[in-house]
Amino acid sequence: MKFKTRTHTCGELTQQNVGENVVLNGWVDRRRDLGGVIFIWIRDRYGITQVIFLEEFNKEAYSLGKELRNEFVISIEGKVRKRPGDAVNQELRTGEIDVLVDKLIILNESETPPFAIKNNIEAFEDLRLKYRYLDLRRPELQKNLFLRHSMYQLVRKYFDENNFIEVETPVLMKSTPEGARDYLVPSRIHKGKFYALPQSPQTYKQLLMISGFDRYFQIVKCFRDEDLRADRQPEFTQIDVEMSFVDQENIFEVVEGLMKELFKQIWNLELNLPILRLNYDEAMEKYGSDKPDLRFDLRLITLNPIFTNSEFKVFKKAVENNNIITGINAKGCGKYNRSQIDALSEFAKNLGSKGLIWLKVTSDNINSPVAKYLSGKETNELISIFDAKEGDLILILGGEKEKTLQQLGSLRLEVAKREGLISDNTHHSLLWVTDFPLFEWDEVTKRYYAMHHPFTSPRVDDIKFMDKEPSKVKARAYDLVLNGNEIAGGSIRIHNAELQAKMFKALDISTHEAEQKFGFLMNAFKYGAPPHGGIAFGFDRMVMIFAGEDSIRDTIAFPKTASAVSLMDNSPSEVSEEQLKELHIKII
RNA sequence: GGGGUCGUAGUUCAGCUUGGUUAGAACGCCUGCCUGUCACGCAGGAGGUCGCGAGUUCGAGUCUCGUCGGCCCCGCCA
Repeated sequence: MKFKTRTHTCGELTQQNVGENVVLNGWVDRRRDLGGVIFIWIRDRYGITQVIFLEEFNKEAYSLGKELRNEFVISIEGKVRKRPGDAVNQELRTGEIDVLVDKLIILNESETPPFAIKNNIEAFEDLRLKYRYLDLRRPELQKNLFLRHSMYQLVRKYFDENNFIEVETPVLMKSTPEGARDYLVPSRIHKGKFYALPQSPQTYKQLLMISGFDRYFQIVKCFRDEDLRADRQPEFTQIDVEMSFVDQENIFEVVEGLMKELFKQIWNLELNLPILRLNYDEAMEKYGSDKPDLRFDLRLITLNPIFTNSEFKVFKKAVENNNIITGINAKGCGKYNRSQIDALSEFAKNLGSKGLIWLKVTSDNINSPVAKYLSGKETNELISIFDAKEGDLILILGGEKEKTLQQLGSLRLEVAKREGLISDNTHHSLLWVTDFPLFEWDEVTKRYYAMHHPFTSPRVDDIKFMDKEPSKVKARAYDLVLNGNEIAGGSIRIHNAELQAKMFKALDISTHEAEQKFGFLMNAFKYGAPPHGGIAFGFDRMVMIFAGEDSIRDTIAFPKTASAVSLMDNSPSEVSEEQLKELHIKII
């Protein structure tokens, strides 16, 4: 089909162009047929321009214009005219003008789309995902993908300017099932053997340090076969960074520079450096989370000292069992009625807590189901430690330390949500959480696991605890947290074969097993491995936050559903007998 | 693996508590009229496997059980 190349996009014509003959290409966004005159909005990625078909001006174009429907692809030729004064549309960048059409070519027709191509969409996400190519026509999603693109460019530019080299690492690699489940790829040539898709290029980037590349980064797809969430996809993009001859401070400096640049370029905000730091123990105790959202205060306070000699059985027992009693003061929530408080209790219960204790602070005392069990002294101390005023609501949980802190941490977020404590979206909270535990005890398998990964270096002073008291050992590991989301995590690595062996031993990984799984890395350590460390950013999650979205699916072109399915192309799907046979695979 | 929630017209929903007439609304779609609309307006019209399968019942969109799918959360995510 013959049509002229556009002279302008649909987002650029202004008063300056009045009188010009122009050609526009795009999609029909909306039509308003008044009889005798037809207004069409024509849309492309740059914007929307109103074009007009006038019966008395050009009968042929007008009758063809009658045929137009939403999402038809068209090319028009016509003259730019200034709109009458009262017909200017302030909402459109091109709202001062319209184009009187002299020639229309319908490049392609379209069926009525299953949902309206517009912002503030009403359709459910499953429908949108099935027709993702239509969903992606919506300006909202286009904006997100353009933002994502800008962020790629800023990241690449930043690391390039700071002397980092981008190196691609293999997508088909060895399966090392420490941590997340691997996606496996069967080998045709080697019967019964499998590649794995990388959960992260961790081992490769460490090998690149041993090779002497010194400063590496990569924007890279990673794969984890675990259950999904609003902020978790089975394949996702990571900004992977590794540096040699560094300690934690050097890595922080590089990352803080990047964040400053992103804040400036994306949000036009001046980020004050250095970024606030909290160690893991503090973060847990004060906020009940290893990724606290500090856009609002609402701190947890440990109450054990108040209740050391309590008559109240629940508290007495908690203190005796070495459990924690922790609480928050939900300012002004004393107004909550019974059902609102029940909802909070239910929320805590669903997290696994035994029971939420609440106390409404009244003008002269407290109103609570447990009031009668508390001594006057305890009540007064509570009110004083929380600086509680009339109309406040104190919420308390007791139980096993780590879990209880986490539960109250979730409750803290819930209260913030209900009370609208995060309303100012120009105020962001960025912080480092440092000194994570090196190990994590697993109740089911009764052994320690690496909280981060087995190449994470312990704090030098803590190495002595590795044999006898592993739970005491802190790691040289850190997370970067933005508005309550973990956006990056990293560590200083072990670069010494002896310490690495000690680590494997603590993790109950035998020499043979370590050799089997990580022999290539261990071997490399023998040939002059420099001290090194790094960090990896969850890029999709960062784009999500910078875009102000609640789901990373809105920042990924073709995402999968919560059950890891692509509704558009129906993957995963069955394959033919021949394919399976070639791969030596039998479905059971 | 577990919990919650949703599934009715192309779309978003109401109807379900308390089973009973022809399953409604808005938007969208189709036809006609309309020369300054921009959520165009006006008149008319079409459009339903009430996710699927059993069961209870004289009768099921509505009650029960199962199942499938979406979303959120817990577990999981070195």
